[in-house]
Amino acid sequence: MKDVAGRAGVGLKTVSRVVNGEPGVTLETRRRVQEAIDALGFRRNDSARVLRKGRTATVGLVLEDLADPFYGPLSRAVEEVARAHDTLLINGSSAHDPCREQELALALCSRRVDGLLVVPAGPDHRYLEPEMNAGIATVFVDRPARGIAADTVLSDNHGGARSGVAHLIAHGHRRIGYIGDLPRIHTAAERLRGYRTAMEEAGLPVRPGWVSLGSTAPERVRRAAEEMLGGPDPVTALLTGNNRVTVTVVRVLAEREPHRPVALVGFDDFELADLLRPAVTVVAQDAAGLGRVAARRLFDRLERTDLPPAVVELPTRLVVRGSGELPPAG
Amino acid sequence: MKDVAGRAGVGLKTVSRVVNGEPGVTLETRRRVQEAIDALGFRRNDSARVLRKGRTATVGLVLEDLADPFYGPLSRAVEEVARAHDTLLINGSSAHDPCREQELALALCSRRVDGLLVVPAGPDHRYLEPEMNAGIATVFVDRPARGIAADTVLSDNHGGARSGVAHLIAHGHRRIGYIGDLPRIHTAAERLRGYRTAMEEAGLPVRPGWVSLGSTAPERVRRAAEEMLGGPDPVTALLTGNNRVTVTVVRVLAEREPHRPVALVGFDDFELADLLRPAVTVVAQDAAGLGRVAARRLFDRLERTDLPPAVVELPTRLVVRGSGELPPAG
DNA sequence: CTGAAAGCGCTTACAG
DNA sequence: CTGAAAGCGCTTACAG
Repeated sequence: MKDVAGRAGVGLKTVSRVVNGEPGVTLETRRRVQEAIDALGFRRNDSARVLRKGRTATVGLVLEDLADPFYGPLSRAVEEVARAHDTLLINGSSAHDPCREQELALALCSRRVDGLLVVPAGPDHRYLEPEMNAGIATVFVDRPARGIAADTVLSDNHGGARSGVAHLIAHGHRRIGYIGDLPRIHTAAERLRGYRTAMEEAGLPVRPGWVSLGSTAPERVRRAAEEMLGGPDPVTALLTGNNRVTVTVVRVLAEREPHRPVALVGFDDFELADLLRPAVTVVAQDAAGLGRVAARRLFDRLERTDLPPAVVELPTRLVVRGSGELPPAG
Repeated sequence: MKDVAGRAGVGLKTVSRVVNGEPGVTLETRRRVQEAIDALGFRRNDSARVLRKGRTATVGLVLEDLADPFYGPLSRAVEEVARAHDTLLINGSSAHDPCREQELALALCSRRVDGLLVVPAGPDHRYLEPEMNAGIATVFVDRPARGIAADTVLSDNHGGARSGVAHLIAHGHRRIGYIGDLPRIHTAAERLRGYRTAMEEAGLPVRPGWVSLGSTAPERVRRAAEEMLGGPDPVTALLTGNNRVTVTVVRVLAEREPHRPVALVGFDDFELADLLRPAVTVVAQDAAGLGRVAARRLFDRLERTDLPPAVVELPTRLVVRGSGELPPAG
């Protein structure tokens, strides 16, 4: 910038004015400065700008896995909102690891992102309290923060799971299993609660072998499904706790082809669910909505720091396609 | 930092040493500084650090659409490599728009990312030349840059498409169609070339109605598929140009159920391809490999700026599942 | 082992 | 309309 000023024979501030399109520069001066900029190939260094202005025009998004299709629409929605605010998005995965979540979130805070969108992997978020007090707007998405009060945008996990199981019950099932994510994950626990609510409301017992929580690694899910279907107390229908689980269970069911069909309702919609045979009935979340609402809240908070923390819950939608309407076998 | 120094009764440089874990501080001093840091809730401001050091420890990744499943594994692979280099990832989508690509890439350069990974959407990348000369390492992924010499990591699009079509020919097809992305997109053009090569090698003609290039919007693809299958000169097999096209074509074929089956080979693998009926034979790209190799090259270049630009081509793999082995109808 | 001074490249708050 | 000075919060290059 100094070089540009020198070459154009003007002061630093005038260059700054031209670069930022501020008024108060004669056309002639502006032209001379622009010429120097082009000749020198000058580009403003935003790092310096940021240091002075305070705002980085950057927000961070911490999620579990960039490659999980659930986060695709969510990320895209966040990006669209950020873009409307001329803000860039730093994207990172915790890989389901609480330590990595914290490491990433704090690294983003050190970069002085204006705001932080976090899909929590960890059990405790007090580590973010000083950062939030220091002015980094923070919104939790898909799962609530633990140990601190903060803006949160969730799906109606309890209601969704409950309606999915009620749907199976309405189609005659009484022996229904639930395979979900790790119990420490809020969504998994809430969906389990929804499952239990629906069973209870129908006066149905839940046998111990009918609930299996754990990692969504295919081997673990496969084993859980096979035990539930092949054990002494087999279920006739399943609720799967998220799209990773559903995909594996669909595989297991396809391999059992010659056996009696098992009804299935999956939590989370997924591409091609409608083309499988049977097509998969799901409790669909509004993944893009989660991202959009959370990002909007983040930018609202950036403008009004005194907003009290709020929790928003987005509805889910039962999408009937076939697998959830299979009658109980036997 | 000044406050910390004041409270601990030491100089700025000593605080800096403690914060960065540099040697040359007595245990006692270190303890006093650490205490002040904790009491004041101090966190180093990386913007200032960056301004001084030159490197931002950030790389940018410009792709087409965060929600396209093809980019999931690619992004994740880039992130893993970046993480190994203690580097953060700024992720953005061009939404297939050349202007947005340029806008995004230049914004990232203004932020002084250390490096840039670009999946080009635009027809001309000379706009990046000054940035690259100014020291921003740049690697193009999935498609080559236009108008400049730069590191590039590609799939073997020509060879992959050729092998896919040869596979269909080997199964008796002579009337084969190709539905692909916009012709200005390098991968689409290369895959078309592979299709033509295979047809020519088998001595088969390519009728005008058998090739359809254009947007991957479902309506466009649907129309193209219906015309090719229902016209006066119908094909018995199809090569689809990427996963977006394949998914729509699978839908069209499923709706035609009662008709004679049409053979299909899709470019790009996709989740659940094995569970469709028929399961979908694909030419699989190594999406994670593209990201990994490109990111590694980027960090190599960060260390040795004098590397000559190189083009790497990753092999594809034909995954035989059923849809590509259907015999020609009629 | 420790610290004072200069500077990274901008913007802010003024003054002319 | 234009510009000189100070400062954002660090690190670098020295000196003690």
